[in-house]
Amino acid sequence: MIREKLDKFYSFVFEKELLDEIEQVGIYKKLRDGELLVDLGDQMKGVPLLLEGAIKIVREDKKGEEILLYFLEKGDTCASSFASAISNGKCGIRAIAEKDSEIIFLPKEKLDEWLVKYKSWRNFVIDSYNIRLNEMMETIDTLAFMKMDERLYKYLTDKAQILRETTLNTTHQDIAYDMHTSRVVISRLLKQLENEGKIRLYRNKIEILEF
Amino acid sequence: MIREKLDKFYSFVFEKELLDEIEQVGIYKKLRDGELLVDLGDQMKGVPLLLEGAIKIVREDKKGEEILLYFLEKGDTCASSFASAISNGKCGIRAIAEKDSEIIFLPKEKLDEWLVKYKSWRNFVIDSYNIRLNEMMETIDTLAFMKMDERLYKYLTDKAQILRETTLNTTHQDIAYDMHTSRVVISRLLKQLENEGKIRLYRNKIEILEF
DNA sequence: AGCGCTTTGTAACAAATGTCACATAGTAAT
DNA sequence: ATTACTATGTGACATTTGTTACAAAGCGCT
Repeated sequence: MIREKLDKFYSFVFEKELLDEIEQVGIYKKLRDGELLVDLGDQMKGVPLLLEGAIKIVREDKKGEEILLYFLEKGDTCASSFASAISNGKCGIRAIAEKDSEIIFLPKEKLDEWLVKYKSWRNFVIDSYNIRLNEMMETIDTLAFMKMDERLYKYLTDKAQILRETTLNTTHQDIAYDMHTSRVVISRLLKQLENEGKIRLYRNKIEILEF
Repeated sequence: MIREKLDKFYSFVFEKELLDEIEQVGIYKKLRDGELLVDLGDQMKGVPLLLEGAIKIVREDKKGEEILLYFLEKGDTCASSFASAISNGKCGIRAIAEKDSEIIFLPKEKLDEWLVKYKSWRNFVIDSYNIRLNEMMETIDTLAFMKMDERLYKYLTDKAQILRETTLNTTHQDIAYDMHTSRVVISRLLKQLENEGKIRLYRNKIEILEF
């Protein structure tokens, strides 16, 4: 069962021997929608491989203000926790399940060992870091170059793609938290997007009409 | 001479054997202030280790708009080019010397080989990625949570620290490019900082009075 | 000193975003 | 149906940031 999912997403990524090892030492865990996987300042004892679902990665500053960094999908891992695990440092982010998800938790003792043993693991780790760096750059582009209305539309379509749904169950306030702005601003711009025919608004629900 | 500098910054980081190898295959290069080291879309044939000086890493979008990501100092390497080198992908950033600098260029063929052979190399690579991820998160914090005046002051003090100078030789226009805003805005806020007694303004020069 | 060029200062205005206050609508529970 | 609560809509206004236009200052050159 676990092996099936492991094979499904990782058999083209990892050697058979590595998959065997992962099956042996990995700890399978189910996450429910909204569940907290990693919190700010946590000291990771390993890294999570995402088998199923979606995870939201959020940054928070001292004052408790939040901003969404990016989403993880199946096949992804959290590079930031890799860092934290291997160097015994603290994790600078918060990870929250965006829907019911399944992960395999890999204990940190193996992480370095596998770097030596498996070329596929080396590639995976490097790739993960690269994907994350690029994701961060995209976030920076978004913040630096785009106006709120564009950012909002990108947020909606990105989220819909990650969740594989054209209708998002969310409130204006939640979006405002993710984008680090106020509810009123979001309501205003959503209404604008609705008038442009790109979305349709309901209570607790936003339908995306145009991608 | 090269070996001296290599030893100076890296002898506590790398094993002697690795230092020997780096000395053998590494290509030493001097960069002059303002020289372009990596451009957008470059396909890296290796990674640079910074021996001396400071390098500015900049992001550019399609429209040619720029924003500063962070600075590299001696002892740093460019994680983004590591990515690009090992995966044969393109580099999403631009790297420009902020002052006269010296680097050693490591050919990409060795990068993976060393991951297997040297634990210190593995640590270095992982650390570099982590430092860079954290740097990016700080940039995101800055963009998401800070107002222009705070960002500007942070920019000035950060740059002064990197260059180890309390007086920056720069124009308002250059700052505006780095921060992706207009010259008028920068002039306005600089004047404000001067009135608050934090800096003093001259032509082509800004003295920082308070850190 | 006079000229040409770059840099800086500033006023006036425009646009984007944030804030406050309050009305209205939807939903669940009784 | 009434009540209580949450979510959304919207006007009015404040603040921040961006834009335009132009003046003034600094500096090198002759």
